[in-house]
Amino acid sequence: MENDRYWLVKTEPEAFSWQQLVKDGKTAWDGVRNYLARNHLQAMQQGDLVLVYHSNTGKEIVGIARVIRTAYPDASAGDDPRWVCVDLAPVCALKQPVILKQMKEIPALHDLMLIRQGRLSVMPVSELHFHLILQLAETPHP
DNA sequence: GCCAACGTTGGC
DNA sequence: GCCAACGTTGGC
Repeated sequence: MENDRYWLVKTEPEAFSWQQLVKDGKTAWDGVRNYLARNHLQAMQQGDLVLVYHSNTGKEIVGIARVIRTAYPDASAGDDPRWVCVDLAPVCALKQPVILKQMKEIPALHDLMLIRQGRLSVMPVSELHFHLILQLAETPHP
């Protein structure tokens, strides 16, 4: 997985939104309590680009962030050494949010992990998928 | 509010 | 080590 440069993270905007990330300038992406998602956090490298997805409310990818600090112990996990977080900073908002429904309608995105494994909160995104999503973000919704 | 998908837990 | 029960996530 050393060639993964692109990721997607989910957040419930009621808990922590893209707008909050922009306001704060950076954030510790903590609170992940799933081993697979944790492994993905650990694989992130400085400078990797991260799509930010709003679950529940919106169900859309709203912006791009960048990894500014690689995995370190998640303070929100107390003394539990299993969990880590990374620091993310906003890069830019998508011109048009890319909604889940739209992505589901595109066959080339059917093996995107967001579609295939709905509950995973941190996942790799292939370069192809990443660029496809950026293209969709340039295209106004019908 | 419902439920499918998935992860975790605990009894055996 | 298996699997039923339970909890959580997240789309609908």
